[in-house]
Amino acid sequence: MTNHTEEPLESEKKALNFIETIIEEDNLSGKHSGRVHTRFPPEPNGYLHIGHAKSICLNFGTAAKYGGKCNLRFDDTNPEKEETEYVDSIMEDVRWLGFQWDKEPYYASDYFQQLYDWAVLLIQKGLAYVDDQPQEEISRQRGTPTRPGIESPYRSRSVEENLDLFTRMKNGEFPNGSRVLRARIDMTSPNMHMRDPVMYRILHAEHHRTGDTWKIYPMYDYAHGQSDYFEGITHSLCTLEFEVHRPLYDWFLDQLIDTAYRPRQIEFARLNLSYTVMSKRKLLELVRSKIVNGWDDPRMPTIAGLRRRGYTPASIRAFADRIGVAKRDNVIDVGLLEFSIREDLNKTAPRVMAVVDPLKLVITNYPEGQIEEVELVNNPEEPESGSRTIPFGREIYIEREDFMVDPPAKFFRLGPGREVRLKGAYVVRCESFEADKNGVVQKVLCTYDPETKSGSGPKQPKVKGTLHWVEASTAVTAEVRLYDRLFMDEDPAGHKDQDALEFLNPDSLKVVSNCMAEPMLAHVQAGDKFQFQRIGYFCADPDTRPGKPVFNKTVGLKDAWAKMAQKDGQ
RNA sequence: UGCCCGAUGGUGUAAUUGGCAACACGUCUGACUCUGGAUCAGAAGAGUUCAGGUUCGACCCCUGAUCGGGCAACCA
Repeated sequence: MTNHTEEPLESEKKALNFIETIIEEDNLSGKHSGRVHTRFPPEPNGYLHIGHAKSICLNFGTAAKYGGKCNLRFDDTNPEKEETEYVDSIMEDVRWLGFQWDKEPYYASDYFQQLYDWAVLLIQKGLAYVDDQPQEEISRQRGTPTRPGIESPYRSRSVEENLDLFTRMKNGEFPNGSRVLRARIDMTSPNMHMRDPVMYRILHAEHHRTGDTWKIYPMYDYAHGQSDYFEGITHSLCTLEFEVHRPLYDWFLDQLIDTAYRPRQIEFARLNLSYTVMSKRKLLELVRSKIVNGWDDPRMPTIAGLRRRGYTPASIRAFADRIGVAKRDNVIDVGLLEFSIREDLNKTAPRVMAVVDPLKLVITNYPEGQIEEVELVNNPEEPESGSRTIPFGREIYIEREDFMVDPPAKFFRLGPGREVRLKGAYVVRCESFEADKNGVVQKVLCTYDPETKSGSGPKQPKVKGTLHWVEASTAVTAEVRLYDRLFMDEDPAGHKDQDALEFLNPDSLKVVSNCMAEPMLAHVQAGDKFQFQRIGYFCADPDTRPGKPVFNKTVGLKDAWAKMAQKDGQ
């Protein structure tokens, strides 16, 4: 089913979520003879986001856990909004997350004929009728949540007339919006969805798969449950807003089938992430208005965006696992997502030397023109990853924020008279510095002690700080794109009078073009992930060209000093 | 002024057919460290929205209230 079943030990110990509880009860009662078959049913009208990832992990993961299957089904009943581009991106994203659907992808549009035949059946049973009224009138007659609706004057048409009209609707004899087919249920139902819901509307539109063969298209409510039925779905998992649709989901099935097998709709709470918007509409708006650079902008909560940002499938699966599933509304701290990717990359990402904001440091007593190779471990978390050498010399770059002219006592880095270790190399002492007329430091002058060479040196003094650095003459210039949250408000879409866009973070993207990196980074491939020592995790962007690497900051390392400094500042 | 759903530390999720609340993230200590990362050790933090009821015993069952969310596309 999927390549990523949990460790048996762990999954056995873990408490069941409410869906698993239902499944186990079903298995006990023999309801589906132990069969578990789920489906992930996206509408191909946009890119998948982290909220969908939750649903994907839930549907595929649950099926896998019980040795079942999971279908990928495109819910493509609205030709006006759906496009092949989205179908392709959705398949790519699901695969990338590490899941494999049963057989070929399914499409609700594959069932158009059967759905049509069943609609005819409903008409014959007197359970559906053609309504000639305009949309506004139908809407008015529907009533309100607190007021019952009234019946359409067309509600009691003869079966023959309904059949004739419906056939002609199908044949394209009527213009868009002129008629609909409605289920004949109960206009006084306290559940709005049961007040003679629309089953079919006339749409003279080009469908991405069926072209122009259909002039009428089924509505979600009429298509979904039956699609589940056709595919043998046992547990149809969807989000909470469909809870009130469930009676309708069951009603259609009740009228149409009499088998013992019946799919069951189960609702769970969708994912909300702090400092993030999750609706497709809002995301589309960000793309269209060019606030971000496309669906895969690394600031987007889309799967494509997270991928480009440097997130791994495993980290997203771990995240989905950690947040759990329940029915209550929830807001997950984005910090948890960040924790998940740090956890993964800490174990797997090679450590490299790169200076994001370079400040020149000259070792005045180091021989001019001399370059030596120093050895560095590739990943201390993974000893088998070995080590490499990088050049060291008289002139190097250090991080600008690692030097202070007048540092406080707790600043364990460089300042006049202070000593610090250059990771993998020597201990240096700051003798002086040069600044321009504005007081901006241009150069730090140090002396080094040749006896303190990392590992081999006879003197290994304890120093409070260790800095990362890059040798100047061999450094590779890299572009680095630093990302911060797109929104400054915890719940940007949660304000009644203000649009989410009012909370945009003006500094969500900072491009730094003169970063200095160790030589090997000239040859990275898009998607390569690294830990820039002491800074954070970075991922080579597709914009990378030979010798001209471009990196996206995936997430920063935890920074105890920054936290301390921030606290003192407050 | 209707119907449906929900309510457990800061956040999220548990507590398996009622036995005085667990785990993860976060927070705070301390140890270790040639990444102020990681790791390790420890701590604080909820008495389960409220009020009744059933029971020897209630997060769990019942009643009522409060609060929060959803529902009036020819969207999904």
